[in-house]
Amino acid sequence: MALGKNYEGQNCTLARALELVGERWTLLIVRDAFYGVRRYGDLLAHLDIPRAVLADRLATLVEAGILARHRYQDSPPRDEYLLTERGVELWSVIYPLMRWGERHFATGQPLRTFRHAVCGTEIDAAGRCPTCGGVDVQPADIEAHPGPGAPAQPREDPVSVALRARPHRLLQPVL
Amino acid sequence: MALGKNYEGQNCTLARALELVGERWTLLIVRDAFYGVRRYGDLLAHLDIPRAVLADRLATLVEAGILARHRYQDSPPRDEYLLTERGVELWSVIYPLMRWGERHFATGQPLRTFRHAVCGTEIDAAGRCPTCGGVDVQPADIEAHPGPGAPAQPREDPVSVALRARPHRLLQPVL
DNA sequence: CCCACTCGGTTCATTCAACGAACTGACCTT
DNA sequence: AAGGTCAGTTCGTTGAATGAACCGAGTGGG
Repeated sequence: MALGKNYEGQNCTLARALELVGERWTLLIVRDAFYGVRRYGDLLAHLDIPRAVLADRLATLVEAGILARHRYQDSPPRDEYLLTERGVELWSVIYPLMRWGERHFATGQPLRTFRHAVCGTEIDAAGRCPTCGGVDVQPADIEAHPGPGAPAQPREDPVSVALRARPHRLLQPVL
Repeated sequence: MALGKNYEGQNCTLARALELVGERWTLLIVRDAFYGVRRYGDLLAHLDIPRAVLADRLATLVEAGILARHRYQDSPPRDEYLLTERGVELWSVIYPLMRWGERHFATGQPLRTFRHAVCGTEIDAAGRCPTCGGVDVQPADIEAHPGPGAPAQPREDPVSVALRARPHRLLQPVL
Protein backbone atom coordinates (compact mmCIF):
# COMPACT_ATOMS: atom_id res chain seq x y z
CA MET A 1 0.00 0.00 0.00
CA ALA A 2 2.78 2.37 0.92
CA LEU A 3 0.30 4.80 2.30
CA GLY A 4 2.86 7.52 2.38
CA LYS A 5 2.07 11.05 3.27
CA ASN A 6 -1.65 10.51 3.72
CA TYR A 7 -1.16 8.32 6.71
CA GLU A 8 1.27 10.58 8.51
CA GLY A 9 -1.70 12.62 9.60
CA GLN A 10 -3.41 9.55 10.99
CA ASN A 11 -2.43 9.10 14.59
CA CYS A 12 -4.11 5.78 14.96
CA THR A 13 -1.84 2.77 15.20
CA LEU A 14 -4.20 1.06 12.79
CA ALA A 15 -2.91 3.30 10.04
CA ARG A 16 0.66 2.35 10.76
CA ALA A 17 -0.22 -1.33 10.78
CA LEU A 18 -2.00 -0.96 7.47
CA GLU A 19 1.01 0.65 5.87
CA LEU A 20 2.63 -2.75 6.15
CA VAL A 21 -0.10 -5.29 6.20
CA GLY A 22 -2.70 -3.48 4.14
CA GLU A 23 -0.80 -3.62 0.89
CA ARG A 24 -2.17 -5.75 -1.86
CA TRP A 25 -1.11 -9.42 -1.56
CA THR A 26 0.67 -8.98 1.76
CA LEU A 27 -1.88 -10.72 3.95
CA LEU A 28 -2.17 -13.61 1.52
CA ILE A 29 1.58 -14.08 1.65
CA VAL A 30 1.44 -14.12 5.43
CA ARG A 31 -1.41 -16.61 5.33
CA ASP A 32 0.69 -18.87 3.13
CA ALA A 33 3.52 -18.55 5.62
CA PHE A 34 1.16 -19.94 8.28
CA TYR A 35 0.34 -22.78 5.92
CA GLY A 36 4.03 -23.59 5.75
CA VAL A 37 4.78 -22.19 2.32
CA ARG A 38 8.34 -20.97 2.62
CA ARG A 39 9.94 -20.61 -0.78
CA TYR A 40 9.66 -17.93 -3.40
CA GLY A 41 8.75 -20.39 -6.12
CA ASP A 42 6.00 -22.03 -4.08
CA LEU A 43 4.45 -18.71 -3.20
CA LEU A 44 4.60 -17.73 -6.84
CA ALA A 45 2.79 -20.84 -7.98
CA HIS A 46 0.24 -20.87 -5.18
CA LEU A 47 -0.74 -17.21 -5.27
CA ASP A 48 -0.50 -16.37 -8.99
CA ILE A 49 1.21 -13.15 -8.03
CA PRO A 50 3.48 -11.19 -10.39
CA ARG A 51 7.10 -12.06 -9.65
CA ALA A 52 8.12 -8.45 -9.13
CA VAL A 53 5.32 -7.84 -6.65
CA LEU A 54 6.20 -10.95 -4.67
CA ALA A 55 9.86 -9.96 -4.48
CA ASP A 56 8.89 -6.49 -3.34
CA ARG A 57 6.45 -7.72 -0.67
CA LEU A 58 8.89 -10.26 0.71
CA ALA A 59 11.55 -7.57 1.03
CA THR A 60 9.08 -5.29 2.83
CA LEU A 61 7.97 -8.06 5.18
CA VAL A 62 11.54 -9.01 6.03
CA GLU A 63 12.44 -5.38 6.62
CA ALA A 64 9.43 -5.00 8.92
CA GLY A 65 10.47 -8.05 10.92
CA ILE A 66 7.38 -10.04 10.00
CA LEU A 67 9.26 -12.63 7.98
CA ALA A 68 12.85 -13.73 8.42
CA ARG A 69 14.99 -14.93 5.57
CA HIS A 70 16.84 -18.08 6.41
CA ARG A 71 19.49 -19.94 4.39
CA TYR A 72 18.50 -23.58 4.41
CA GLN A 73 21.03 -24.95 1.96
CA ASP A 74 24.32 -23.69 0.59
CA SER A 75 24.68 -25.33 -2.76
CA PRO A 76 22.90 -24.04 -4.57
CA PRO A 77 22.25 -21.24 -2.08
CA ARG A 78 18.57 -21.25 -1.19
CA ASP A 79 16.68 -19.16 1.32
CA GLU A 80 13.30 -19.67 2.91
CA TYR A 81 11.00 -17.12 4.49
CA LEU A 82 9.77 -17.89 7.99
CA LEU A 83 7.33 -16.04 10.20
CA THR A 84 8.92 -14.27 13.13
CA GLU A 85 7.18 -13.91 16.49
CA ARG A 86 5.85 -10.59 15.22
CA GLY A 87 4.51 -12.33 12.14
CA VAL A 88 2.92 -15.15 14.10
CA GLU A 89 0.98 -12.59 16.11
CA LEU A 90 -0.83 -11.65 12.93
CA TRP A 91 -2.83 -14.86 13.33
CA SER A 92 -5.09 -12.82 15.61
CA VAL A 93 -5.95 -10.70 12.58
CA ILE A 94 -5.96 -13.29 9.81
CA TYR A 95 -8.10 -15.87 11.57
CA PRO A 96 -11.00 -13.52 12.41
CA LEU A 97 -10.90 -12.13 8.89
CA MET A 98 -11.14 -15.63 7.42
CA ARG A 99 -14.05 -16.44 9.65
CA TRP A 100 -15.78 -13.19 8.81
CA GLY A 101 -15.39 -13.86 5.11
CA GLU A 102 -16.68 -17.37 5.58
CA ARG A 103 -19.76 -16.26 7.53
CA HIS A 104 -20.78 -13.63 5.01
CA PHE A 105 -19.44 -14.52 1.61
CA ALA A 106 -18.89 -18.26 1.49
CA THR A 107 -20.62 -19.92 -1.42
CA GLY A 108 -20.67 -23.48 -0.13
CA GLN A 109 -19.05 -25.66 2.46
CA PRO A 110 -15.74 -24.57 4.01
CA LEU A 111 -12.62 -25.66 2.17
CA ARG A 112 -10.60 -25.83 5.31
CA THR A 113 -11.27 -26.23 9.02
CA PHE A 114 -8.96 -25.52 11.92
CA ARG A 115 -8.64 -27.91 14.80
CA HIS A 116 -6.86 -27.84 18.11
CA ALA A 117 -4.06 -30.34 17.50
CA VAL A 118 -4.00 -31.74 21.02
CA CYS A 119 -7.72 -32.59 21.19
CA GLY A 120 -8.98 -32.47 17.61
CA THR A 121 -11.79 -30.04 18.39
CA GLU A 122 -12.68 -27.44 15.80
CA ILE A 123 -11.67 -23.97 16.90
CA ASP A 124 -14.51 -21.50 17.39
CA ALA A 125 -14.99 -18.14 15.69
CA ALA A 126 -13.09 -16.36 18.46
CA GLY A 127 -10.09 -18.67 17.99
CA ARG A 128 -10.64 -20.72 21.14
CA CYS A 129 -10.98 -24.41 21.80
CA PRO A 130 -14.38 -25.23 23.34
CA THR A 131 -13.11 -28.55 24.67
CA CYS A 132 -10.02 -27.25 26.42
CA GLY A 133 -11.79 -24.72 28.59
CA GLY A 134 -12.01 -22.03 25.96
CA VAL A 135 -8.30 -21.28 25.84
CA ASP A 136 -6.90 -19.26 22.97
CA VAL A 137 -5.26 -21.67 20.57
CA GLN A 138 -1.88 -20.60 19.26
CA PRO A 139 -1.06 -21.15 15.57
CA ALA A 140 1.59 -23.76 16.39
CA ASP A 141 -1.13 -25.87 18.03
CA ILE A 142 -3.53 -25.68 15.11
CA GLU A 143 -4.07 -28.26 12.44
CA ALA A 144 -5.61 -27.21 9.14
CA HIS A 145 -7.89 -29.95 7.86
CA PRO A 146 -9.28 -30.21 4.34
CA GLY A 147 -12.96 -29.26 4.63
CA PRO A 148 -16.06 -30.71 3.01
CA GLY A 149 -16.28 -28.01 0.34
CA ALA A 150 -14.46 -28.26 -2.97
CA PRO A 151 -13.95 -25.57 -5.59
CA ALA A 152 -15.33 -26.06 -9.08
CA GLN A 153 -11.90 -26.35 -10.63
CA PRO A 154 -9.33 -27.01 -7.94
CA ARG A 155 -5.84 -25.60 -8.27
CA GLU A 156 -3.13 -28.08 -9.13
CA ASP A 157 -0.01 -26.34 -7.87
CA PRO A 158 1.95 -28.42 -5.33
CA VAL A 159 0.90 -26.32 -2.36
CA SER A 160 -2.81 -26.54 -3.16
CA VAL A 161 -2.57 -30.28 -3.73
CA ALA A 162 -0.74 -30.84 -0.46
CA LEU A 163 -3.22 -28.74 1.51
CA ARG A 164 -6.13 -30.69 0.02
CA ALA A 165 -4.52 -34.05 0.63
CA ARG A 166 -4.10 -34.24 4.39
CA PRO A 167 -4.30 -32.37 7.69
CA HIS A 168 -1.35 -30.17 8.29
CA ARG A 169 0.06 -28.35 11.29
CA LEU A 170 0.35 -24.60 10.86
CA LEU A 171 3.86 -23.17 10.58
CA GLN A 172 5.31 -26.57 9.64
CA PRO A 173 6.63 -26.85 6.07
CA VAL A 174 3.90 -28.01 3.75
CA LEU A 175 6.22 -29.41 1.09
CA MET B 1 -8.30 -3.66 -4.05
CA ALA B 2 -10.64 -5.23 -6.55
CA LEU B 3 -8.50 -8.31 -6.70
CA GLY B 4 -10.32 -9.48 -9.75
CA LYS B 5 -9.21 -12.44 -11.69
CA ASN B 6 -6.20 -13.17 -9.54
CA TYR B 7 -8.32 -14.07 -6.57
CA GLU B 8 -10.73 -16.32 -8.37
CA GLY B 9 -8.09 -18.98 -8.17
CA GLN B 10 -7.81 -18.52 -4.43
CA ASN B 11 -10.27 -20.77 -2.68
CA CYS B 12 -9.60 -19.36 0.72
CA THR B 13 -12.33 -17.20 2.21
CA LEU B 14 -9.59 -14.83 3.27
CA ALA B 15 -9.14 -13.84 -0.35
CA ARG B 16 -12.81 -13.06 -0.73
CA ALA B 17 -12.79 -11.01 2.45
CA LEU B 18 -9.78 -9.08 1.23
CA GLU B 19 -11.46 -8.22 -2.04
CA LEU B 20 -13.73 -6.01 0.02
CA VAL B 21 -11.86 -5.05 3.10
CA GLY B 22 -8.32 -5.14 1.76
CA GLU B 23 -8.69 -2.18 -0.56
CA ARG B 24 -6.78 0.92 0.25
CA TRP B 25 -8.61 3.17 2.76
CA THR B 26 -11.47 0.75 3.36
CA LEU B 27 -10.48 -0.38 6.83
CA LEU B 28 -9.81 3.19 7.94
CA ILE B 29 -13.30 4.15 6.80
CA VAL B 30 -14.75 1.26 8.81
CA ARG B 31 -12.68 2.29 11.82
CA ASP B 32 -14.12 5.78 11.57
CA ALA B 33 -17.59 4.28 11.41
CA PHE B 34 -16.87 2.62 14.78
CA TYR B 35 -15.76 6.00 16.08
CA GLY B 36 -19.13 7.40 15.10
CA VAL B 37 -18.12 9.30 11.99
CA ARG B 38 -21.16 9.05 9.76
CA ARG B 39 -21.10 11.76 7.14
CA TYR B 40 -19.22 12.05 3.89
CA GLY B 41 -17.80 15.43 4.77
CA ASP B 42 -16.55 14.33 8.17
CA LEU B 43 -14.82 11.28 6.72
CA LEU B 44 -13.27 13.48 4.08
CA ALA B 45 -11.84 15.90 6.62
CA HIS B 46 -10.75 13.24 9.11
CA LEU B 47 -9.07 10.85 6.68
CA ASP B 48 -7.57 13.21 4.08
CA ILE B 49 -8.82 10.87 1.42
CA PRO B 50 -9.46 11.93 -2.19
CA ARG B 51 -13.15 12.66 -2.67
CA ALA B 52 -13.50 10.25 -5.57
CA VAL B 53 -11.93 7.40 -3.63
CA LEU B 54 -14.17 8.01 -0.63
CA ALA B 55 -17.29 8.01 -2.80
CA ASP B 56 -16.15 4.81 -4.47
CA ARG B 57 -15.36 3.02 -1.20
CA LEU B 58 -18.62 4.04 0.43
CA ALA B 59 -20.54 2.69 -2.54
CA THR B 60 -18.61 -0.59 -2.37
CA LEU B 61 -19.16 -0.90 1.38
CA VAL B 62 -22.88 -0.23 1.05
CA GLU B 63 -23.16 -2.72 -1.77
CA ALA B 64 -21.36 -5.33 0.33
CA GLY B 65 -23.74 -4.76 3.22
CA ILE B 66 -21.03 -3.47 5.56
CA LEU B 67 -22.42 0.05 5.74
CA ALA B 68 -26.02 1.13 5.31
CA ARG B 69 -27.02 4.48 3.91
CA HIS B 70 -29.66 6.18 5.96
CA ARG B 71 -31.58 9.41 5.28
CA TYR B 72 -31.44 11.42 8.48
CA GLN B 73 -32.98 14.66 7.26
CA ASP B 74 -35.09 15.60 4.28
CA SER B 75 -34.36 19.21 3.66
CA PRO B 76 -31.78 19.42 2.47
CA PRO B 77 -31.62 15.69 1.87
CA ARG B 78 -28.72 14.26 3.84
CA ASP B 79 -27.63 10.67 4.29
CA GLU B 80 -25.41 9.08 6.86
CA TYR B 81 -23.48 5.83 6.69
CA LEU B 82 -23.97 3.38 9.53
CA LEU B 83 -22.33 0.05 10.24
CA THR B 84 -24.58 -2.94 9.71
CA GLU B 85 -24.32 -6.08 11.83
CA ARG B 86 -21.93 -7.43 9.22
CA GLY B 87 -19.83 -4.30 9.53
CA VAL B 88 -19.82 -4.38 13.33
CA GLU B 89 -18.39 -7.88 13.19
CA LEU B 90 -15.28 -6.42 11.62
CA TRP B 91 -14.33 -5.18 15.07
CA SER B 92 -12.84 -8.62 15.61
CA VAL B 93 -10.38 -7.81 12.83
CA ILE B 94 -9.79 -4.11 13.41
CA TYR B 95 -9.14 -4.31 17.13
CA PRO B 96 -6.43 -6.99 16.96
CA LEU B 97 -4.77 -5.15 14.10
CA MET B 98 -4.71 -1.94 16.12
CA ARG B 99 -3.20 -3.76 19.07
CA TRP B 100 -0.64 -5.47 16.87
CA GLY B 101 0.39 -2.14 15.36
CA GLU B 102 0.61 -0.62 18.81
CA ARG B 103 2.77 -3.40 20.19
CA HIS B 104 5.25 -3.33 17.35
CA PHE B 105 5.27 0.07 15.76
CA ALA B 106 4.07 2.58 18.32
CA THR B 107 6.46 5.47 18.83
CA GLY B 108 5.23 6.64 22.20
CA GLN B 109 2.27 6.36 24.51
CA PRO B 110 -1.08 5.21 23.10
CA LEU B 111 -3.32 7.93 21.72
CA ARG B 112 -6.44 6.06 22.59
CA THR B 113 -7.44 3.34 25.03
CA PHE B 114 -10.55 1.18 25.00
CA ARG B 115 -12.52 0.52 28.15
CA HIS B 116 -15.45 -1.66 29.00
CA ALA B 117 -18.19 0.91 29.45
CA VAL B 118 -20.01 -0.89 32.26
CA CYS B 119 -16.96 -1.27 34.52
CA GLY B 120 -14.33 1.10 33.15
CA THR B 121 -11.65 -1.58 32.85
CA GLU B 122 -9.26 -1.38 29.94
CA ILE B 123 -9.87 -4.15 27.43
CA ASP B 124 -7.04 -6.62 26.97
CA ALA B 125 -5.22 -7.50 23.77
CA ALA B 126 -7.67 -10.30 23.02
CA GLY B 127 -10.63 -7.91 23.31
CA ARG B 128 -11.86 -9.16 26.67
CA CYS B 129 -12.59 -7.46 29.96
CA PRO B 130 -10.39 -8.84 32.75
CA THR B 131 -12.77 -7.54 35.42
CA CYS B 132 -15.96 -9.01 34.03
CA GLY B 133 -14.74 -12.59 33.92
CA GLY B 134 -12.91 -12.30 30.65
CA VAL B 135 -15.99 -11.88 28.51
CA ASP B 136 -15.63 -10.64 24.94
CA VAL B 137 -16.59 -7.00 24.88
CA GLN B 138 -18.82 -5.96 22.01
CA PRO B 139 -18.16 -2.64 20.26
CA ALA B 140 -21.38 -1.11 21.56
CA ASP B 141 -20.08 -1.63 25.11
CA ILE B 142 -16.72 -0.02 24.48
CA GLU B 143 -15.68 3.49 25.34
CA ALA B 144 -12.73 5.02 23.51
CA HIS B 145 -10.74 7.21 25.90
CA PRO B 146 -8.13 9.76 24.88
CA GLY B 147 -4.79 8.19 25.81
CA PRO B 148 -1.68 9.67 27.39
CA GLY B 149 0.20 9.99 24.10
CA ALA B 150 -0.11 13.04 21.89
CA PRO B 151 1.06 13.49 18.32
CA ALA B 152 3.62 16.16 17.48
CA GLN B 153 1.16 18.22 15.51
CA PRO B 154 -2.38 17.15 16.31
CA ARG B 155 -5.06 17.25 13.65
CA GLU B 156 -7.62 20.00 13.99
CA ASP B 157 -10.54 18.61 12.01
CA PRO B 158 -13.76 18.36 14.06
CA VAL B 159 -13.61 14.58 14.40
CA SER B 160 -10.04 14.56 15.68
CA VAL B 161 -10.79 17.33 18.13
CA ALA B 162 -13.88 15.57 19.45
CA LEU B 163 -12.04 12.27 19.87
CA ARG B 164 -9.26 13.99 21.79
CA ALA B 165 -11.64 15.94 23.99
CA ARG B 166 -13.58 13.28 25.85
CA PRO B 167 -14.37 9.59 26.17
CA HIS B 168 -16.79 8.40 23.58
CA ARG B 169 -18.88 5.28 23.12
CA LEU B 170 -18.19 3.35 19.94
CA LEU B 171 -20.89 3.43 17.25
CA GLN B 172 -22.48 6.52 18.80
CA PRO B 173 -22.26 9.69 16.66
CA VAL B 174 -19.12 11.59 17.50
CA LEU B 175 -20.39 14.96 16.28
C1' DC C 1 -35.71 37.00 -6.10
C1' DC C 2 -30.91 36.94 -6.43
C1' DC C 3 -26.53 35.89 -4.43
C1' DA C 4 -23.43 33.39 -1.72
C1' DC C 5 -22.67 29.25 0.64
C1' DT C 6 -22.79 24.19 2.04
C1' DC C 7 -22.91 19.49 1.12
C1' DG C 8 -22.04 15.53 -1.55
C1' DG C 9 -20.59 14.22 -5.00
C1' DT C 10 -18.44 13.74 -10.51
C1' DT C 11 -14.86 14.79 -14.04
C1' DC C 12 -10.40 14.82 -15.62
C1' DA C 13 -5.37 15.14 -16.20
C1' DT C 14 -1.31 13.44 -13.77
C1' DT C 15 1.23 10.20 -10.98
C1' DC C 16 2.15 5.83 -9.19
C1' DA C 17 1.58 0.90 -8.50
C1' DA C 18 0.33 -3.68 -10.53
C1' DC C 19 0.73 -6.71 -14.22
C1' DG C 20 2.93 -10.10 -17.14
C1' DA C 21 6.29 -11.42 -20.33
C1' DA C 22 11.04 -11.53 -21.25
C1' DC C 23 15.58 -11.47 -19.58
C1' DT C 24 19.62 -12.45 -16.18
C1' DG C 25 22.84 -14.86 -13.52
C1' DA C 26 24.22 -18.28 -10.20
C1' DC C 27 24.38 -22.97 -9.73
C1' DC C 28 23.37 -27.85 -10.77
C1' DT C 29 23.02 -32.17 -13.63
C1' DT C 30 24.30 -34.94 -17.67
C1' DA D 1 29.47 -27.75 -23.21
C1' DA D 2 24.35 -27.85 -23.00
C1' DG D 3 20.25 -27.55 -20.76
C1' DG D 4 17.53 -26.92 -16.60
C1' DT D 5 16.09 -24.78 -12.12
C1' DC D 6 15.64 -21.12 -9.03
C1' DA D 7 15.17 -16.45 -7.59
C1' DG D 8 14.95 -12.77 -8.84
C1' DT D 9 15.28 -7.92 -12.18
C1' DT D 10 13.82 -5.15 -16.18
C1' DC D 11 10.51 -2.99 -18.80
C1' DG D 12 6.42 -1.67 -21.55
C1' DT D 13 1.40 -1.63 -20.70
C1' DT D 14 -2.65 -1.22 -17.99
C1' DG D 15 -5.24 0.30 -14.20
C1' DA D 16 -5.98 2.68 -9.84
C1' DA D 17 -5.04 6.75 -6.67
C1' DT D 18 -4.45 11.54 -6.34
C1' DG D 19 -5.89 16.30 -6.18
C1' DA D 20 -7.81 20.19 -8.27
C1' DA D 21 -11.68 21.91 -10.61
C1' DC D 22 -16.35 21.63 -11.63
C1' DC D 23 -21.47 20.62 -10.78
C1' DG D 24 -26.21 20.68 -9.02
C1' DA D 25 -29.57 20.51 -5.37
C1' DG D 26 -30.93 22.98 -1.52
C1' DT D 27 -30.67 26.76 2.06
C1' DG D 28 -30.39 31.26 4.21
C1' DG D 29 -29.74 36.27 3.97
C1' DG D 30 -30.60 40.83 2.00
